[in-house]
Amino acid sequence: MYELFFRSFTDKQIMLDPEEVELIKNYLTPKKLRRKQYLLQEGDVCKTIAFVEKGSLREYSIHPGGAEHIIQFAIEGWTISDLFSFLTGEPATYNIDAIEDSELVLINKAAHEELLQKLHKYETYTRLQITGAYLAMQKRLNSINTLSLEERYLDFIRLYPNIVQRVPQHMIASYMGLQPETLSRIRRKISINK
Amino acid sequence: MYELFFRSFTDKQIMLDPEEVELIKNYLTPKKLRRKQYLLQEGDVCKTIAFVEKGSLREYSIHPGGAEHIIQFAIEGWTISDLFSFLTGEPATYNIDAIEDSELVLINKAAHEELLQKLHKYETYTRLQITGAYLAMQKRLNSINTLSLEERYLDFIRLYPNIVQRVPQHMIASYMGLQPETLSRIRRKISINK
DNA sequence: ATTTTTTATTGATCAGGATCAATACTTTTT
DNA sequence: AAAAAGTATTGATCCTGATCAATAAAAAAT
Repeated sequence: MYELFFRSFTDKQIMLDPEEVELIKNYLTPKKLRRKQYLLQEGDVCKTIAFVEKGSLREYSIHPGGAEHIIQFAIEGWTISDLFSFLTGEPATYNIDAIEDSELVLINKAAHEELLQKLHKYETYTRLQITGAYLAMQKRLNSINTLSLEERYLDFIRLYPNIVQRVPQHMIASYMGLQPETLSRIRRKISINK
Repeated sequence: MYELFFRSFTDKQIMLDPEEVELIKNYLTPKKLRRKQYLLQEGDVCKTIAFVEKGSLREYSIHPGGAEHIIQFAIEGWTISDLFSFLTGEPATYNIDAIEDSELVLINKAAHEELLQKLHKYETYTRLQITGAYLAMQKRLNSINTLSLEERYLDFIRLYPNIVQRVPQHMIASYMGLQPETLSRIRRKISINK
């Protein structure tokens, strides 16, 4: 249990002793989500950070008018949360729901804070985690500014081939800030050029 | 000396003993930059994280064709670096230069790593720092997806009134991913509606 | 002081992506 | 098995922001 979660420590060169693994396990809660089920709804306070052991989720905001804008996907090995709401206790501005049936590992705020205090390695883990997320987002922002839509889509499928396979196309359009029709046309153009 | 830098610890509720302040000071290097002078050029390895005590800088990428895209500004109290290059040692993909004459506090990589090791509070500081940067960028990305250009500009001047005052308008356009002409027209529209 | 560089505005035209609409196809649900 | 919901494609038209061009004004450099 929690295999991928603990592997994500090793991946960051953080080696945990068996006792440390046991300590952390006391703070974790497993959770299963059915497809389309919410983990978080806008307006509620985000109580947990979720690590994905299996399945896929999306985090999105809803614009007045009803349009959805996906800010992040998460598949196996990724972490998802409305971090601002989690840290401040303010109502969430994002929704999170499952795209596929999913299995999560949850850490609530009290657990997070205690682990930060008790276990230096957990703070290092958290720091590296957020640093990676920051760098990925910076790259994304830079792509938006500098690349054509076609290049951005090719970049996306190169970076996240697993997401492309498992997530409906209109959600990828939403992630890229496009209408589904536009992404469809970009794909057509790419397939012709091959 | 280093006033704002140490104040940024206090602001994050990290209280340093006098000895800790002295310890950290040993790892810092002051640096002055003239307007338009580079702190970092694309292709070089980013050797430092820079904290701005005075002045203003910008970080930007150059698109084939010569167009510049500003990814970040930094004024007093902010930190700027090509973090990916700094952490990995790979050549920088961004340029950083001074918009105004500036005074910086530099931390090089060896210093950064030693401080992370020696001083738990420094790791906490770093974690909070990057978390704040992540949240700000997430908000920016969400604005790009959900707001009109007019709303985004109004948001910008609300969030960063100091930057608007001190930085040329075409750089703000670049930061927003717009042509200078377009931002000029948005401003005209806003001034008429008042 | 005056030349040069940088910055901001406005106009005309163009192009890329949005919007509206229709259809076909696939997957879920019952 | 049938109905419903969700998904993807294509066409026609519109609109926003880019591009090209000219000018004016301000700030820096000499």
